[in-house]
Amino acid sequence: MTETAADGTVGKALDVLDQVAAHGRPVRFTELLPASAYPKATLYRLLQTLVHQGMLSHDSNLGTYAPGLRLVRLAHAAWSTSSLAPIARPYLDELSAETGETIHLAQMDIGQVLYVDKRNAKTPVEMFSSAGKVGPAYCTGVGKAMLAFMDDAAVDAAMARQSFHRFTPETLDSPAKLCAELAAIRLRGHAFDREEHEPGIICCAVPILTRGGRVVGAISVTSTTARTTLVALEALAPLMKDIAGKIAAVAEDWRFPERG
Amino acid sequence: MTETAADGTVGKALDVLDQVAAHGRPVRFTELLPASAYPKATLYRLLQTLVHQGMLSHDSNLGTYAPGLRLVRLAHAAWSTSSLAPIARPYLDELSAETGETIHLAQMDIGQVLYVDKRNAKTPVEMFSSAGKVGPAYCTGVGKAMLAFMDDAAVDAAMARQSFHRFTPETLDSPAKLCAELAAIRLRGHAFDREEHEPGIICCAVPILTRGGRVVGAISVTSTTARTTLVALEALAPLMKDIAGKIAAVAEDWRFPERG
DNA sequence: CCGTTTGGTTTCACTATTTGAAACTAAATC
DNA sequence: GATTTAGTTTCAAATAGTGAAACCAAACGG
Repeated sequence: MTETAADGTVGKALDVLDQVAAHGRPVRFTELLPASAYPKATLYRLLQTLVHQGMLSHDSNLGTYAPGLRLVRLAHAAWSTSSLAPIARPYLDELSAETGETIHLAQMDIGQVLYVDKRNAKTPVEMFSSAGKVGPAYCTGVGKAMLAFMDDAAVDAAMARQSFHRFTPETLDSPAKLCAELAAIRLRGHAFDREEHEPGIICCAVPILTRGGRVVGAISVTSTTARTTLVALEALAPLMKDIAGKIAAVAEDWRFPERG
Repeated sequence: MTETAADGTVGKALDVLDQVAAHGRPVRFTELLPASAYPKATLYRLLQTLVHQGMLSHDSNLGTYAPGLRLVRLAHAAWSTSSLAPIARPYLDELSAETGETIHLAQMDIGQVLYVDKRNAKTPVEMFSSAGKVGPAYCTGVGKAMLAFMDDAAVDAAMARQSFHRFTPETLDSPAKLCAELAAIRLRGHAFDREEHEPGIICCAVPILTRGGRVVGAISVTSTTARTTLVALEALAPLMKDIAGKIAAVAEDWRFPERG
C-alpha cells in the first residue's frame, strides 16, 4: 500500500507524518503500529521526534497524535511561494465576479488534484476546507483538463495512480474511457465534469498552459444540475480560457520560466 | 540565531525546510549555505531528500528551492484536525455577521501567534493569506489576550521568544511593560491593540478558555482608527466573550478534554 | 580563447545515529 | 490478584549520516 521509496530516516519520519495526517483525526499509537512498516520501537521514536519538532502534537492524556501547527505555518510559505494562488488571485476574483459561480484553482500533485484556491458565490469564506484539499484526477474537471495537456510520460505516471473508483454512474471507470475523453478535451480545449464525481454536480474546466504548452494548473466553474446545464457552463469557456491565459502569462514570468 | 535543538537527521532536515520557507521566495543553494549550520555536502543531501519527498520543489533550470505542495496537503490535515478553526467556524460567522468587522481566530504556537482563521467584511475569500500566517505575541490583541491567561511557565517561555521590536510609537517594547499590561488584561478579561503593531489599526481580543482555565486560542475584532474607536470596539467585548465561551465549550468536548 | 573563479555534485573512509528484539512498566481488564 | 493490553526503555549490532576534499561544469575575465 505504501509505495513511498523511503530514503533515509527523514523519509520514514515523513511517511509516519503522512499516516497520521491520513487518518483525519487524532490517532493512538496502537492504531498506527499495524499500518506502519516500522517496528514498535522505531515508530515510537519517529513519533517522538515529530512531536518534539512540532510536526505532530501529542495529547498526553488521550495518548493521541495529530498533525501539528508547525505544518500550517510551513504550508503558508508553500502556498504563497509555490502555488499559483497568489498570482491567480485577481483573475479568479474577476472570474468570480463575472460568473457568480463556484470557482476552483487546482494544480497537479503526484497524480492527484490539489485545490489551491476557491471562490464561493454564496458563503463568505471557506478557507482550507478547500485550499489544501486533494481530489481524484480522473473524475474531476480540473483533473481531466490538466491530464489532457500533460506529456505522455506524466500522464502514464498519473494514470497509474488513479483508483478509477466509480463514484457515480457517470464516472469514467477505466483508463481506456479516460484516454478517449482526454483526446476529446484536447480537441475542444476544455473539460467537463458530467456528474462524474458527485451526482448533481457539474463543471467546466480549462487548463492553464505556459507558452511552451506546459500545464501549470487548471481553473473550473462548478454548479449544480438544478441551477444550470453543461451547455450554459460551456458558454463560459471562452472567458475562462481568457482568464487562464492571463494567469499563465503572469505565472510564466513570475514562477515558471520556460526552459531556454 | 538557530535555537532549534536539532534531534537527529529529521530535526536537521526540518530545520532546513524552515530555512527555505523563511525566505518567502525560491532560494538557491548558495544563499542557504552560509545561513545553514551544516556543511555543504550535508546541506546538499538534506535538500535532495526533501525534494525527493515533495516537501521542497526544485527548479532545475534556476537552481532554486521552494516549499513543496506536499506541505499544503499535510497542512490541510493539520488545520482541519488540530486547529480550532473547523469547530469555531459557525461562531466566527456569527460574530462576523453581528459586527461586520474583520475577525481573527488565533492560537499560540511556540511563543508566536498563529492565525488559523479569518473573516473579512469586504473581500470574499483570502485563504492562507491569513490562515497559517504568524505574528508577534507581544503586540497583537490576540497574542496579549492569550499570554494574559497562560500559566507562568508558558508565559516565561513565550516572553523569551519575543523580539520587543518597536513597530510603532505605541508598541510595548519591554517585558516589564508587557507584564503590567497582562495584569490589566487579566482583570478586564479582554485585550486591546492600541496601534501597537500597525499605525491606525486597533483591535479588541478575548481569550478562548476551557472550563479549567486553559488557553486554547483567542478571537479578535479589528478595525481602523479612521472608522471606529477603542471604546466602540470594547462595546463588542461581551458579545465576543459569549462567542469565545461557546467555542470553548464545543472545543473542550471535542478536542481539548481537561485532564481528569 | 584559455585560465580562473564560482556554484553545484560526488566520493569515501569514519563514526555517530538508528535499529529492533526483547525486556520492562503501568494501567486497564478479567 | 492474575492477566492482558498499551506504551516506554535498553543495548549491542548494523546502518545510515557525515563532511573534508576532490571533482565537474558553466560562467567569467583577461
